Amino acid sequence: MEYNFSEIEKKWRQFWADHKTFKAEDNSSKPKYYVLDMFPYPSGAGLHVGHPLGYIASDIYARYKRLKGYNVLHPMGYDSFGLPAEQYAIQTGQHPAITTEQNISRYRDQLDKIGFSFDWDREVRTSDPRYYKWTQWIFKQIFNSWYNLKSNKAEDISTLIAAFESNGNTGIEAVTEFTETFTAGEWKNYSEKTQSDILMEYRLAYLADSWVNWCPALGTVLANDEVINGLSERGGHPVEQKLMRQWSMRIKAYAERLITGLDTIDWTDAIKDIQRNWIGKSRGASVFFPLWKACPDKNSSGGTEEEGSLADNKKGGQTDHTIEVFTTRPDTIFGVSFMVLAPEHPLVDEITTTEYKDVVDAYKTAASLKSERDRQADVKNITGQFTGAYVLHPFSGEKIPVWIGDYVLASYGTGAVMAVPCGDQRDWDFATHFNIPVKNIFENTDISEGAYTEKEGIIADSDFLSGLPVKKAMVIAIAKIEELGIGKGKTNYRLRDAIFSRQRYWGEPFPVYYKNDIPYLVDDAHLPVELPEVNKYLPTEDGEPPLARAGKSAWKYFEGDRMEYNTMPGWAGSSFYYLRYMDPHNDNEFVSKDKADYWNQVDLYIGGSEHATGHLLYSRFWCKFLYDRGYISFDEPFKKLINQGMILGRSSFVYRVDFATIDNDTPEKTTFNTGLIDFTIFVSKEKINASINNEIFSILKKRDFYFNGFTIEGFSPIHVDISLVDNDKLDVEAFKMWRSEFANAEFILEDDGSYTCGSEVEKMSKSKFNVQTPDELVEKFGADTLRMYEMFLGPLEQTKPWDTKGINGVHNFLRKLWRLFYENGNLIVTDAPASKEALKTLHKTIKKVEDDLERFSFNTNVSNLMICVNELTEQKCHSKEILKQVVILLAPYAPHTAEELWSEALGNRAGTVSTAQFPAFSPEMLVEANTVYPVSFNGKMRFNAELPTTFSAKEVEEAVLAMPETQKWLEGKTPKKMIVVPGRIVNIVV
RNA sequence: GCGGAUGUGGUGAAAUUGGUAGACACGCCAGACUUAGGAUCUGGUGCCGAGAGGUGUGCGGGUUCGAGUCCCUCCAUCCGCACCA
Repeated sequence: MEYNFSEIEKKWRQFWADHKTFKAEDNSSKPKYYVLDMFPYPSGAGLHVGHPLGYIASDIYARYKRLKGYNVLHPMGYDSFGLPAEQYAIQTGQHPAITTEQNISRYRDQLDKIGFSFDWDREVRTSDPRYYKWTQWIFKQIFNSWYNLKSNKAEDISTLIAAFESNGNTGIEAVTEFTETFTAGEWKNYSEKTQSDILMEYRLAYLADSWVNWCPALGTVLANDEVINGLSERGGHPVEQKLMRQWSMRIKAYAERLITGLDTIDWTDAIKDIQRNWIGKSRGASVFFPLWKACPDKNSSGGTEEEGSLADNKKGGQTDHTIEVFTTRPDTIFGVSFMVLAPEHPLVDEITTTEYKDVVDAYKTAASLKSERDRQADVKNITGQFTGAYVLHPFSGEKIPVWIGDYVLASYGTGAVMAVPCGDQRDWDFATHFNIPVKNIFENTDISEGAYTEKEGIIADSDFLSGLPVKKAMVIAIAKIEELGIGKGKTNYRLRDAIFSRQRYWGEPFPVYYKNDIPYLVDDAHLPVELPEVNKYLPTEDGEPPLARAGKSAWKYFEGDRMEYNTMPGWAGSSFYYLRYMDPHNDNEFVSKDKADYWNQVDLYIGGSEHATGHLLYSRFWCKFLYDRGYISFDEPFKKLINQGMILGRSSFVYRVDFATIDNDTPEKTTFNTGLIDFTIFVSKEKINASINNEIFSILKKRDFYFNGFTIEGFSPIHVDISLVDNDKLDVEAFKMWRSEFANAEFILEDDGSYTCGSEVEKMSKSKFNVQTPDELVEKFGADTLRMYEMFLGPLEQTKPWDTKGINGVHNFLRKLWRLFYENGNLIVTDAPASKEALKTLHKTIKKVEDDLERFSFNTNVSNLMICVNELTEQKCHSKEILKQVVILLAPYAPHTAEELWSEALGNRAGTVSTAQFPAFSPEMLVEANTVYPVSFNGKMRFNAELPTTFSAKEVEEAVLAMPETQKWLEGKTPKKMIVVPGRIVNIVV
């Protein structure tokens, strides 16, 4: 029998499907193991070779665990709500559900061809109403919860309402921005609307006016993790800040637990650090600075009034007439020489004096017109404006000028900073730029060229802090601040609440309706609230989201004055899918408690690191919430996480000749390509630096184009589809046909008549025409070769460029393996007992394969199998006893080939190798009579000495010293010292 | 600026606790075989050197009998965050 991989693979895929070989049992006496991949968004481009990398690794591990006797849950599904299907719908009118369905079936075809051992009976799709019913249901639970700081967990909102009814909100410690107090009596007398508004301040899913990242091009808000350098992650459109009424998730309530939880899970430090950084915990103090003037508006006499003393000002009231700042350096409080507020700070208008009103307004307007990107790009430009107002230093009583400046962010801390130019570079720059006097409070430091930003040294000139080291001064400053009641120690987080609404069509509708402007939840009995049909997928003319186009009758369920028009963000459905896989067909619960307890945490999760601050953080948040509310019994979803590296593509370029007109009046050049010359000229890469002007001129002449008033401007690289390029040589005719505008292009070729393309390693993308799909490789070499090759490429976590150069090596390995079983099509497996050598090879391999799998070293395992087959080939081993075990070792990597050999060559007709038992390693098989010792002199290895394994260190020493080679290397000298590590090495110091 | 990762032949890479650097593969060179196949087999292949030998894991230093591995300084590349007070 020949190694006919395409028939073998087809046959076994069918077998697995027919026999449901990989079905996971919810009840089993076996230990459980849950291996999960990040489910894909089914894009129109299909899978490229980068997608399966992680899937292959997890599949190998899942198959290995089955062989090791585990009950393995290894599911797959689709994150099928998302922007591209909606954009396509806007352009073509085709319903996103149809596009999505088509893309999913393409993905499924591609996935199937690679031979994954998924339990497809558990497939989920986030856009399926039977799935998003539970997304909506979880939203309801979050809406109906508040965060109790006393129990440090989320609790049902009814416990809060009960407390309000008996005691008002005094004594409540909750995560909220709400600062007013009310009594039980007041609560009961509030209108339903007021009660609803107050509860909204406590709910973990809430509606609020918040500054959001608004992307006009996409017509929707974006979460912080969807904005990169001020541009949208998808499409790269500009993003601006806008105040909008939006649904948010109070993820800040979990900030601390999201940090501490990281210590309980096995993720790389890189990802943990990204999350810690994103949450951005900083310790410090909030301090209240009293305003110098009570209220300038009420006192038009401006600066003529007497300066109040600190004590007098304090009497004026801490709430109305103070500005709160957050600082991580309370030890530097005596170095404060001015204060800066964010331009959007709510007190700015109130404190600005009449004299400065116009300039402050002008500054505010200028700041508000800047996009997020401009503001970030403008970092080096120092801008700011004095407001005319002063605060008083809470300790010294000194007058401190109040400025506004856009280096202070409204959304971080209190939106106000106490500026300490001697200890903070930004404050120093600001002070220097505006000539504000700088006070130095650090002993023996020079701040003439910049701030002293080290968190060490001795504080000077600072009243009760003078002479103290920085770290001690921090503690004492906070204590004193708290003692005087002018502030308190505080922990601040950079993490912001997550905006949860999107102005899109293709997402989960909210289970929410409005009546008299009060939001109400749709009853569980009416879930899911299904997406209504709309005539267009665009926002309405007055800027409402697309769902506002749906009339009352378009909704299968409608209540109140209107339904919620927003839909949920992409991360909603992906935040609990790992739980749904445990119980995917349950109509009564999102997952039954029994099944959630049984399958428990995901033991191994594999996916890209690009989800570090999005999906992985949100999933942890929801998991902790569901844990708090008692639906599951673990509060971290993913026990071990591996981030597979990205596979980059190799793009190819052709080089277009660009021309320019020369305008005699102005020296500027204008590039044109097709305007005056209706054909394009491409230059082969190797010719770019040669003198080719004559060649170009003769082409122009040939085409009857007379060249005057133009010059050759340069050469632009243009991406060309990699399927038209072989080994950097362009198929010129295919290229002309590829894009019609190049049909009559001209080419300047190499001397040998070929066209050489340039190349670059970049991310794979449709627009770069460098996408390598797995399909053609499966076709050419088979899925087993592809699987092994992707693993052989290098460590899983590493980013690596795709290159098919080595794929033959892996393919040849499988053929070589085949030849251990068949010679010229005849079965040559024997029942003869295995040789000692063969047993040694086998057991060496068992140990290595197992060890390497346990540490997820998939690449080295391919070599282990290669070495095994090389050795067995050399030994001419065709023993069934050995080969049977080898096939099991191979099965996770090359499952189709393994199945075929198992059933046909080894005669296990009825069974499948997928449920075989992983071979046991016997150390005694590796015991040798002799050990080879490398002998080194001064650490340099000189020769090998074969000595009996049973020799003690002393015996080894004596035997080595007696060897002629030793005498040669000693050159007559006496060894100073001899190190013998039994079984390993001998080193002689001369 | 802060945080993280990486740096080894012509190429992808290996070396798990400090113990023969370059396993395994690609490529290349030489040869064999042949019903010319992306076949198979044999030998070689870090660099310098005819050889003995020397030298070699980004640079420089240190610890050690012994360092790719541990420590210090620096350099380069990639990733994440960034007027975060």
